[in-house]
Amino acid sequence: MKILLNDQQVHEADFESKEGKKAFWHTSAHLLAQAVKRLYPEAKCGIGPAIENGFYYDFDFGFQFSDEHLQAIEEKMKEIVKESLILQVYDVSKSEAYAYMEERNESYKMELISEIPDDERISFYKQGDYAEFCAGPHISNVSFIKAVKLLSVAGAYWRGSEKNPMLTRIYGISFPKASMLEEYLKQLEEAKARDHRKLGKELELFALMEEGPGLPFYFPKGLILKNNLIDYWRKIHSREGYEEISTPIMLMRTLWEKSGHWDHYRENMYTTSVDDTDYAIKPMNCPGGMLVYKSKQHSYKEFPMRVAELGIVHRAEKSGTLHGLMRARSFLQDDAHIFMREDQVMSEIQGVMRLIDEFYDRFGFKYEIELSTRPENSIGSDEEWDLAIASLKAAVEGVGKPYAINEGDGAFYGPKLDFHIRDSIGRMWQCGTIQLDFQLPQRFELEYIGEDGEKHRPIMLHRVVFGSIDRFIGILIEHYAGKFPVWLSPVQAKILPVSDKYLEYGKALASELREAGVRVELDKSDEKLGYKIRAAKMDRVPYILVVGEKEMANHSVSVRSRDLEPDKQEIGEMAVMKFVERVREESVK
RNA sequence: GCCAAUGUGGCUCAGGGGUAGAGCAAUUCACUCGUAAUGAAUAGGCCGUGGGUUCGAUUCCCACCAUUGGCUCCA
Repeated sequence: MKILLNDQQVHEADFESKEGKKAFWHTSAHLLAQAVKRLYPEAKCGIGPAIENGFYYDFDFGFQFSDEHLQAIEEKMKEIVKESLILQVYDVSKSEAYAYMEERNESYKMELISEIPDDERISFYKQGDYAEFCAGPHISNVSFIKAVKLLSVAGAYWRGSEKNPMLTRIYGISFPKASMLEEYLKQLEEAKARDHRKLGKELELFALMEEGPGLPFYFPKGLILKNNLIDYWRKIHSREGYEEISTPIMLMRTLWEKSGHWDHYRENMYTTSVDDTDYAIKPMNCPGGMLVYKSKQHSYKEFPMRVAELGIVHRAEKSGTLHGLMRARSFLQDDAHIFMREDQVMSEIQGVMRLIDEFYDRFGFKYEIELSTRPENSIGSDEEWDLAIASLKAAVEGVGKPYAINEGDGAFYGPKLDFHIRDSIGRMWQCGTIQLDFQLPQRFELEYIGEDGEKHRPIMLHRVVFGSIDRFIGILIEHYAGKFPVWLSPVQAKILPVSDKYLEYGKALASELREAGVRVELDKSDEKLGYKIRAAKMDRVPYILVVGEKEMANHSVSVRSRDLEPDKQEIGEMAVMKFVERVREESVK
């Protein structure tokens, strides 16, 4: 042990910077391992990095891990912090590093070290009695970690492979101040309160039942939401020159063999047989779309041909992956296939990108773009893949949007541009995607007659904007915390008669508003006004309409808006027709 | 699929080897009420499913199913 590398220190004051946080959390991860080793010397360490929010560390405990253990480790961490251990960094040869880990029976660390080139020096970070090889950087003293909380325990495969043993991963978060931890935990709780599964139940939007894991049921209010999204989608797509088709939900196995899905995706397809013929429920809409294309002859004059399909697809996702509407086994895809000539590729891709931008912007979503390249198990030639990737790259660079490259994550038939939206607790979900596909047109021998009178093969792209409309609804629920904008709200206004005496007026008003196109509900309960207000608030209804003596006399409503706090209510009497206009205005916004 | 936890009235949860309890919701009655919970009464449960242990299981054990948190996967 030689020197303390001052240039790699990051102090508490740097917690605001990204690197500073990373160093802080990375040291916290080491602290976690240190606590574990003090309590359970037999436990073996895997790896423990800083992540976007906090840190984790993987351990092989060799015994059944419980919440009590987690508590004990957290307490031990707090104890160690008080020791004010200084971080020391030094480097050793590979063999020394290996010997150090071997002595401590750290087999996972030994495996990692053995893969490092022989002549490389390996840096170690040491805090008191604990040292581990690590590239750093770290903070200079563990005492900066004033607040630490271990959040959860989960299984995680060693080195991320299903074939390896499963280690126990402990997730934690830490801060230089206790108040920051409190703030963070509060945020977590708020995010939890927006969970689409919880709100979906409370607001009677949808449900998942034991009888159909991953297969969502929609209640009347949820379907209003869904249908509104679909109406909006149809309006914009029609404007953009898309035509809509519908293809069967189930088709013969031979079709899936032809498309390549049978070879590449069979485990995830639901199958059945009818009259000794095998069928599969569609996991994607494209093969059906191919048959529609082939059902007649096409000319270059029809191009670009934008053919959309709102198709329900089913995918047999592994049980452990299901997550409410975000990851389901059946969902409605807002698919479209665009058939075109090579010289139309760029403008079509950019057209879809603009469309996606318009959609997401309408909901106020920020998104990130990823370009996914050729995966291992793919079909097609290198030239086709190179050309397709180059086209997507040129298109995305042409519109000047930032993007990340996701190597090897493309579809088996082509590369794709993915559009990711963040949910309320920071998880990213893929929604839109644009995929270039040279394979299906070949496999299905798609053709068009060109200017030269000869047959040519069209280029095709797949694209979705919502992706899964169901997933999009899940994200919307969390994004708005159930307070949907007026145009989406299942119930736009709730009428609250001050007492039973005004129930009749309430009924008449409800019909009047309904006829005017307002989605309205009447509270018929025999409760006090305060109670009804509270109930309407909890329903997240945009407008609460109180009606009593005055309103009945004036043919008016007293409007109370959902969004304001109790002390700053926007309450005002308004003529019924004026209120209708207001709702209409907000509905087309 | 893997690791771990959980599963008790419509919802949120307490309980615990002798066949269950609260709050909210529901229903009924009284009150007729002006901007975040009026009061009273009633009804509602095969304690996830199937086995086992036991005189007796909702409680203990095993398996399965579902859910939750992650991991792997997401064409």
